[in-house]
Amino acid sequence: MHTKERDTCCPTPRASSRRKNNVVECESCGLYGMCKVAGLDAPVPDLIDEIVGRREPVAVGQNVIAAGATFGEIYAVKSGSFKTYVTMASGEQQIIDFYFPGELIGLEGLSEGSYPHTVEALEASSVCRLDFSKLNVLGERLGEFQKQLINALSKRARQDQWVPLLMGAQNAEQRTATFLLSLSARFAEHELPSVRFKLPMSRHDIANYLGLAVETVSRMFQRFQSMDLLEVHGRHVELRDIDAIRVIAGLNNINAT
Amino acid sequence: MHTKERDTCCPTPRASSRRKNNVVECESCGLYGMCKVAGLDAPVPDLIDEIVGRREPVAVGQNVIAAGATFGEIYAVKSGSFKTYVTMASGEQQIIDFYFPGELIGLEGLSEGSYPHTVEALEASSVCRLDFSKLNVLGERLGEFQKQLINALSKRARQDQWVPLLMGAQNAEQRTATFLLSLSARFAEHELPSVRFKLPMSRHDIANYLGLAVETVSRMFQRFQSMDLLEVHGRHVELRDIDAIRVIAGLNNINAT
DNA sequence: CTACAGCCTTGATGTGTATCAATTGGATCA
DNA sequence: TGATCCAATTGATACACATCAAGGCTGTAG
Repeated sequence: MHTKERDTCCPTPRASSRRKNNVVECESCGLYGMCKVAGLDAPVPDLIDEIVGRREPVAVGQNVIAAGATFGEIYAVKSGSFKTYVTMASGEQQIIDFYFPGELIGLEGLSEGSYPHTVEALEASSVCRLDFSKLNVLGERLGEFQKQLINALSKRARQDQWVPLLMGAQNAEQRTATFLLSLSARFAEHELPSVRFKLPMSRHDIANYLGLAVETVSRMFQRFQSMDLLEVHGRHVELRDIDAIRVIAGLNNINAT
Repeated sequence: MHTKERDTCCPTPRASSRRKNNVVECESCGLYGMCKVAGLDAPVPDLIDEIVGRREPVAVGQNVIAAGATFGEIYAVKSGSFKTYVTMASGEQQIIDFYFPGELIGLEGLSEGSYPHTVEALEASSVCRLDFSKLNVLGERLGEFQKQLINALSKRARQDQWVPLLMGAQNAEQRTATFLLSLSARFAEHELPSVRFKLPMSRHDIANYLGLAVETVSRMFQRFQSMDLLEVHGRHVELRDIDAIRVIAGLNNINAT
């Protein structure tokens, strides 16, 4: 199964310069196909260097992407690792995901034109950078259909960012609040009623999705109602104080889709 | 903000035939761009009907997609709603996500060639279907670069499916097990050591990501070690019994990425 | 309109995990 | 090599939520 594992573990060899193991070869990199297409397979044509930065080093704690920055590049992790996070209203950071060699960072920024979260190196790492603005991919070089497909995929990737926020919610109250907000936001995105709507799923389904007990979901709804944040009649719901719900969810400042 | 909300709530009008509200117009549909490109904007050319099924009705509880089925189509929710789930080793279903009008279903199947989870209607709904096999999108009509980009995006969408599994995990033990497995799987995907590796992130980061306390993460690692499933020395980890860990995680039969 | 059935709510108790507190261990740097 | 500091472990207590149990409501079908 794991025949030729290079292992950096345990007695670290004391080489003079820090030796980085666990580097993905180009063949195993998420950017490989694109690099190859761009003609970057073998001896490097100079013009390619304008588009793909190769193996740029990143120091521990350094940010490759800052949340909110304008989209322009995607990165492939060559070695090392990264975490991505958003900063909550409380100032705490909520980790969204981790990234490892061969994986791509930054795709979430494609649809909206800005990166939704910050990307920080967990250790001394290196990345390859693919410059979208210079490639002008979404412009002339991409057919309309493909453009739409890519947009749809990118949007989905961003939409999924709600889920880690749900995970990060420590208590049932926060989770339920976040759930309601995510529903509302998704409805609004397609111009459906987003303040007063009918929950299509059962309490059982909600509980399953949120990792809570059915009874707890019910109690949270009741609690919100008693706080005048919400009006619930069975599956009919009206958000009466969205801002307050956002505060409870802890994402007052977060611009999650 | 929400100017022209049509509302289906509360005193439901007793029309003879069930009136379905909350139908997205084509303009607001996730498939819109693609339909438009395909020439489906106005009066429908017959040949288009081969590719796009329009407003096909789906009954409550009916499956639009079965987990594991061969990828061939994507669907846009026209009205109604859906849930997606995987069936766990225990036979219980773990809900991955919900889908609402205007959103696209099935994109996750693009990269691997099969759908990772089952899609079931929560109510009487309707969908538009876009037939990929007939469009042959990934074949001749798509440039190599775009193909790679779409693949990367689709892969990412699928990778995110780990997260709901983490959410669904009721207790800290399951979450930690699932976390370790997801790391291992992601390493393996790029031919990095996946049995014995170094955790690049702190316990603090792991706890934040899993929605647990640092101490709990530590205790879980210790517990696994005492069960001989794991060997931990600080950030160095070796999975000694992956199958057993899968059992604990509850996804013995799941083929998550 | 009435009756049934499943869904949802409400209450009481136990357990898993957060929290608080203190110690140990490991990595970094002089 | 040794000192320092932060990370990780380990233990004790409190609380939030799961679980068990029962009753009320809503929607559906006859």
